[in-house]
Amino acid sequence: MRKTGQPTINDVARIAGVSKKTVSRVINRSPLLNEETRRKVEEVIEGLSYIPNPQARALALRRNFLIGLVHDNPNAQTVMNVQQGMLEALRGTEFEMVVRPVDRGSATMLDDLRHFLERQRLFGVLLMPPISENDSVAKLCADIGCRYVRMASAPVDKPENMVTSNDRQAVREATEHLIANGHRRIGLVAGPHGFRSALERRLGFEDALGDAGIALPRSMIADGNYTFESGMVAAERLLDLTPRPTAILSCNDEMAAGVIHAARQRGLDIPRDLSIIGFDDTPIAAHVWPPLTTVRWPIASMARSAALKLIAGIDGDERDEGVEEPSLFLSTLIRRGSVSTASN
Amino acid sequence: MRKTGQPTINDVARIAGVSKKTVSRVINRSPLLNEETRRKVEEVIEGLSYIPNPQARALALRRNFLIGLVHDNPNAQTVMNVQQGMLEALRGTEFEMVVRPVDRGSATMLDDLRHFLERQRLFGVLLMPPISENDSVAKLCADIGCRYVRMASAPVDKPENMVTSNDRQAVREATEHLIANGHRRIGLVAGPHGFRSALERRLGFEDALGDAGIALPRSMIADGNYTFESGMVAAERLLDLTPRPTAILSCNDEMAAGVIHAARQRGLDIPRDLSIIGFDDTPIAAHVWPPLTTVRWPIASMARSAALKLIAGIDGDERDEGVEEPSLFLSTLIRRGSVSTASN
DNA sequence: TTGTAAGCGTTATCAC
DNA sequence: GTGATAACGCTTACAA
Repeated sequence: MRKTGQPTINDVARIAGVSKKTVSRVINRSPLLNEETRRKVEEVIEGLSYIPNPQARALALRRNFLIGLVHDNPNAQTVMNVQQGMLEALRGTEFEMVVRPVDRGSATMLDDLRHFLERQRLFGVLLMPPISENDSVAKLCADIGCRYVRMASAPVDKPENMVTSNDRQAVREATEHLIANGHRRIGLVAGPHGFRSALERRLGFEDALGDAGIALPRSMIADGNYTFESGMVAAERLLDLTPRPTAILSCNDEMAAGVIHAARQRGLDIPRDLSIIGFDDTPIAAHVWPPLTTVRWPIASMARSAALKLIAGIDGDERDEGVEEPSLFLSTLIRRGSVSTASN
Repeated sequence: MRKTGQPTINDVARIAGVSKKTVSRVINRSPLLNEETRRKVEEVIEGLSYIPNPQARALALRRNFLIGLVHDNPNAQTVMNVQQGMLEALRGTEFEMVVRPVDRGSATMLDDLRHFLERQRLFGVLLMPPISENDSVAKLCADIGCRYVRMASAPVDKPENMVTSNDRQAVREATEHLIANGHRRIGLVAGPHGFRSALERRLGFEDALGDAGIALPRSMIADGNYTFESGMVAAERLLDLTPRPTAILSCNDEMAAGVIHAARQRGLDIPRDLSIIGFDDTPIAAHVWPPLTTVRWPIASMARSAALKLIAGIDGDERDEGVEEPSLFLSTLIRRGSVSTASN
């Protein structure tokens, strides 16, 4: 008799013998509700396997049950890890994930994003690095009244809007590992300017060298942009130095793979002639030869936590109520085969 | 004075001095409309920069302006390429992409998917391989009345619901390339059972060997599951053979990288001691050493085309009207450094 | 604690 | 061609 197979709130109300508002109260877990009424309605809901229509809710609430993933990250694996983490958090909830890549360079990026957010009336968005480091984007969200959580390598916002990793400390420790292995001439393949992660990682590198009293000539830092190719190019430069560095720390795995590539082209043996450390611990790290010693960046967990933060206290399930989602995620060194003792 | 900043259809109607239904007609490009009325309304729309509220439309039309990407593909790069292709097609339209990973193994997969599709009332879904090869999923979509397009390695549905690649022919040609280079003992790292792509690629391999009159002992085919690790394991098996194959064709790049890894561990030089061909042409192919000769699979273009097919004739923009989206996408051999003449 | 009436911003029906 | 009026399925006042 329904045109569409789905039962509506009216069906539930009619069968339960209450008003639709009461059903609505049950759905929304209104506290002022007779326990018996609630049970009765819940039974009918169960029996009908009724599910509130998200479109109608969205219209009435002026808010969609959609979580946006806004990103401009070039690394496929990283984006996928984030999506996976988000979806894990969203599983079993009424929320869905809609993906929105943006072009950091575009002049209309902010306007595009505003239109997107306003039109779709997203419940909230998760901002991935590096776009998450853009304060105007966060401000835009705030202005529009769209919840947001930023994933970044340093606290760039209020804790409730942040999920952070300790890149600086992690790279410091990775560098110390190199130093402990006798390396003194250590090159850095840095990340792109304007990326907070790149800055933090470079600072960690400098921290460690500074503490060890090792001078760091500017020539030992080569710029990259997180791509394989840029890693190759940076490595060329570093390996042209005399004396050559005995170790290279790369600010991500992609570039580290490029470093390996470049080193191999010169007939260098890794790790005998050159030790290498990466960052991220994407699958590529385990798959290159030799397997890459790298820093594991818990990006999926960060995304999961960020998504939970976004929907905290909203989800019908009370399991998370009051539980503060952790905001700081620790990266740790994964030792594999690309580091050995300095031979000279 | 609006509570929310956005102008509504009522504002447009009032200012244009027409009824909201007329505005609605303009929006939906109703053919029976006085040209002058239309122009007038369009001016007001322009002036107000009015945008129809998707939530309200979704409720009234019982259909959301969301395109789903349903996938269970383990390869991050492939999924990202598909997302990128889809989004390219959706850019500038009113559609958004919502991503839905499914678990092929799960007993409740079909039910979960049904609930998802029914609740969200998606406009349509794009089915990625390998889940796209599952006929029950397609049938589910059809039953629910949800448009769908399947991406697959063979025509498994009506043309309007398909976007196809010619994997069989492409692998045949790749194998012929090996044969032309003097290889006779060629191993195959096959894809997982139940994947149509795996079947098609294996068939192409067999076609080529058969045509060349080369016998194919069962031992020359090793099973993999499209992961790096499975490629390594399969290569171990193949390289244990006596005499050893002089070439290995791997049904995707990930596994080919695993083959390279395994070969290197045995001290084999590639391509001198072993020629290798992959499939996909993901970035990994260009980044391994030596750069991998592989078959380029135009997955992003396929996804773009699939998405266009999904929204064909709906998008306000007429540019696509009547233009049949191509359904067959040709894969081609990319020659890089992992193949050389057979030495023995 | 529960119900009634009035939206939310569109589209569909059916007159005019 | 165009416009009242009633959906669409839910929520928020405001009563009771």
